Amino acid sequence: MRIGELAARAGTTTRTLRYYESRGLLSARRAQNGYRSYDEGDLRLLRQIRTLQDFGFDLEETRPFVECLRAGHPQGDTCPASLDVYRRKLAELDALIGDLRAVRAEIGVRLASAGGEEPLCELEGPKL
Amino acid sequence: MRIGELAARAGTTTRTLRYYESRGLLSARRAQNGYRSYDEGDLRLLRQIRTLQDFGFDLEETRPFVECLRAGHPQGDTCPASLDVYRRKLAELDALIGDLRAVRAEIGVRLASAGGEEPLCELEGPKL
DNA sequence: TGTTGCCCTGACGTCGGCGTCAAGGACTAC
DNA sequence: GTAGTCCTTGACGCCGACGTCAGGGCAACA
Repeated sequence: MRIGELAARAGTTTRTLRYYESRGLLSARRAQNGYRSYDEGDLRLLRQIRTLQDFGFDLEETRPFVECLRAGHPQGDTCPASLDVYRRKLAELDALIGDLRAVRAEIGVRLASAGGEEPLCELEGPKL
Repeated sequence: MRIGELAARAGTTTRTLRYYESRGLLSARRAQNGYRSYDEGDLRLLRQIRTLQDFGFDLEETRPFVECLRAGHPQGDTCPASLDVYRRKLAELDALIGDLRAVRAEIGVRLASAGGEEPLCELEGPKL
């Protein structure tokens, strides 16, 4: 399949695929006319990348998963390097969520003491 | 006081102060030699901005607080526009935290089913 | 008088993940 | 043959909040 079809099937753009290729994440064979040519395996790689991106992984963090798939594993997350990324991400997320909850609490306090008319559990915005 | 002292007292840089000025958030009188001149009120404005930035507010979101202080209010968050920003931020944070918790849960599941040796409550990284 | 240390403006660089445009080649349908 | 759609590479644009550099002025002290 050509780049346009692959992009469409993965719900992304040709620009994105060329960008991934420039980053060394996705490679392509070439047809005689110079067009990139992909197969179902490439689609699986691409879907792995996109899923992780949707989770908030940056591109570099997806690399171990891609290499794991390229190495022939049926899942990208069965290799040790991928599991390490998962674990680091969990720690990152826990820290981030903790920070955000602290900020949320602080803003709640400030809102209550400054505007003080809405209870803290009122999260749907002002009643207006 | 001059820009270097103000920056030091607020724990930031002169570049940052000039940037805020370019965005219309912080104004400065000028001495005869052209140097920017600030007073304690400017320090309070700047600290208000920095506190909100630390909370994750973007610069535009700090504007109502700054204008509230400029209008003579002792606190930047007592004006209606500031309270609106607080409320929007709470909603944003709740949504974001919810998303992050969902991602965290999903990664936890994937880690458990792929590498399955660490219990879900193990958040301190691999035992090695 | 020279040296240091602050200040000035203007402008380009940074980061990530692409969007968008330009100029052209390839292929299909009619 | 020509219109239309796909593909190619290369390169600049974007966002936010500044960092960093260039080239120069002002002030104080030895």
